[in-house]
Amino acid sequence: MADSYHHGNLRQALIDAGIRIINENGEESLSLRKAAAACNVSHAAPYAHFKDKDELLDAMKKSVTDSFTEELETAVKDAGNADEALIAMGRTYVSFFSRNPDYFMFLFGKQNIAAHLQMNKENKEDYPPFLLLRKYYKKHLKENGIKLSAEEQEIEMIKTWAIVHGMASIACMKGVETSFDWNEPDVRLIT
Amino acid sequence: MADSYHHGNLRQALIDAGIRIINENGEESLSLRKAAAACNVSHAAPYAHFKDKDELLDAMKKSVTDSFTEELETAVKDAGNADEALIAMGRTYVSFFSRNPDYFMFLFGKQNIAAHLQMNKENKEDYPPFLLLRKYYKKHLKENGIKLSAEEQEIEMIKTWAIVHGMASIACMKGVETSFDWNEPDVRLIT
DNA sequence: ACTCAATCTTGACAGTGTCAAGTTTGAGGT
DNA sequence: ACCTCAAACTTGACACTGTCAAGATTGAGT
Repeated sequence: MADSYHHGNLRQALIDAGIRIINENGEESLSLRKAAAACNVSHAAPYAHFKDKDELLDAMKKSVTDSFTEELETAVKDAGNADEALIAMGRTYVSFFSRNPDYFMFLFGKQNIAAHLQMNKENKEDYPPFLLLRKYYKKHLKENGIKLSAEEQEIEMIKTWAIVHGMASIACMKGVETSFDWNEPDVRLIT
Repeated sequence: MADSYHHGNLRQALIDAGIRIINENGEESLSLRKAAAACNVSHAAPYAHFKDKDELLDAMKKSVTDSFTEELETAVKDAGNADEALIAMGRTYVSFFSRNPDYFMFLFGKQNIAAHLQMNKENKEDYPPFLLLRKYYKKHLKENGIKLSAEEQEIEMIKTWAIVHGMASIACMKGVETSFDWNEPDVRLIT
């Protein structure tokens, strides 16, 4: 580095470096100091941008969640109707974490998940993937003329999420060889 | 401790101390040195019984899994038929981790899960909770006169597991207030 | 009583997160 | 052009971590 001091965009660089590190050697191997070194800055430099290691971790999680949400949205775009959209979402959900098992552990494997997901009903900014599910689930109800109470809707949605999330979880468990292929009619069972 | 050296049962004491620590302050706060100190033993003493910190962690996981399996077996004992048994298992599964959210993260939240679950088909000693599921799922098929191929059975079982595991996962996410109460007919949907 | 392997202690090492204090930088006001 | 000053970064320190090597203690078996 010719110019010490400045870097210009250290915050984002640390996030990217952090994600790269957990991608290559797992979450366990990530340290603030390594991330800092990867950006050619001193070991305490991150503290200008993050209060904590946890705060960097949260920013990384947000970044990964954004990628995840993007994939879900792409998958949903080509669907002809809500049912197809839901199926596509489920497939993408499991597929994403089958391809990136480290991300699953990273996103859901530590404490403080509730804060990350921001699932409180008061909180306007909900967990984006769940917002997507909610949107297409409601569409599915309308398209198929199904009437449910608000509570029933919430319960059914959570169940839908549970099976897909559980599938992803199990797919990740089994390691790399996760060609977990549920066929079409089975997926329909989700809704 | 009057007598230095010996302790007699340090291995188990470390496991218990470790579990107690993650129960009180979360997994993050567990260190070999603290566990050793809790047993009134020097910081390197654990290395007489465990090669690694990971090896202690694995022993702890096995211990927690044993408690978990016990609860499942108790729940299943009072069931009149296989269907009831499966429902009871699902309830207990979610309930156990709702009551002990730290255990969920501890058991499933880190890497190396495949090794811990021992889910390889070659491995005779399968993951005990899944063995239970397999047993009662087959009973359920027989009692209800349902015929499925071996593959179909496996897929359906994994799905059953997925929704329950996913429920537990989500219940843990939402924090402590997890009175996640699915009613009877909904649970039936699992099988 | 002697031996020896298992068990435990002591001391050291590199790596970690974090903080306090000092240094450099560039933007904005004069 | 100069000064100011807050933000960004460095340096140095601290307590804590996992791990290892070397030595001390023990009890069971000969």
